Amino acid sequence: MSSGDQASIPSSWLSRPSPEVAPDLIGCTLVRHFPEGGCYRGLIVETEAYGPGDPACHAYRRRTPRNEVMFGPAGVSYVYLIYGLYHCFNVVTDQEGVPSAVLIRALQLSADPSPPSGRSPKSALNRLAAGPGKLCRVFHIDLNLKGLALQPGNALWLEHRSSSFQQALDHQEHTLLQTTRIGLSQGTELPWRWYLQNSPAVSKR
DNA sequence: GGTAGGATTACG
DNA sequence: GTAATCCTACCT
Repeated sequence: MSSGDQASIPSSWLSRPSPEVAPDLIGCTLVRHFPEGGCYRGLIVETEAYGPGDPACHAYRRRTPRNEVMFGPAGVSYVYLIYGLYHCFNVVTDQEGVPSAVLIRALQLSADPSPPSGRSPKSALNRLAAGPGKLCRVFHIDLNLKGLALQPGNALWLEHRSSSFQQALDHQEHTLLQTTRIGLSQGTELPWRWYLQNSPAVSKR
């Protein structure tokens, strides 16, 4: 089965606790659709979960204008600006009223037309979306896309794993690794980061 | 109205 | 190691 014709992920599939959704999103595809008709795709290879009772979660203290969408229904985008320079993209998860999201930390990109043989831009391509700020820069994700429903027809949506990816997982040709999260000052002990072992696009090992 | 700090990145 | 850069939350 070719990739690119997978079913889109419905909000019901995302209405679970973020530590359950985060590993399940590895191997799924993030699709960015532009009004002009262009389309980018990236394989999700690294995620982190944030949720209630989690001191690293933006909604840990109270409900504010910034974290408002985290309290809403699953399947909506939560985008924020970090260090005044970069944006980070999250998928809101769990039931309405439960502040919860999965941070997409890295995408593995594939060249759209086959790259000309004799040259290897492979390495640069693999690092282009290797990090939460970098993938937002490549996919042109900013605060304008905050609060957006992730469904086909909109600027962003998600697609399920291809059957070949799922089989590779089942046959242990792919392995998901679980670690603590990156870049935090609180909640550092929670093992809520997952990534695809051996993916060249993971931000850090 | 003022300000400390951040779920990052690139460069030395 | 550290600068870049600005929104947000929290304080007065």
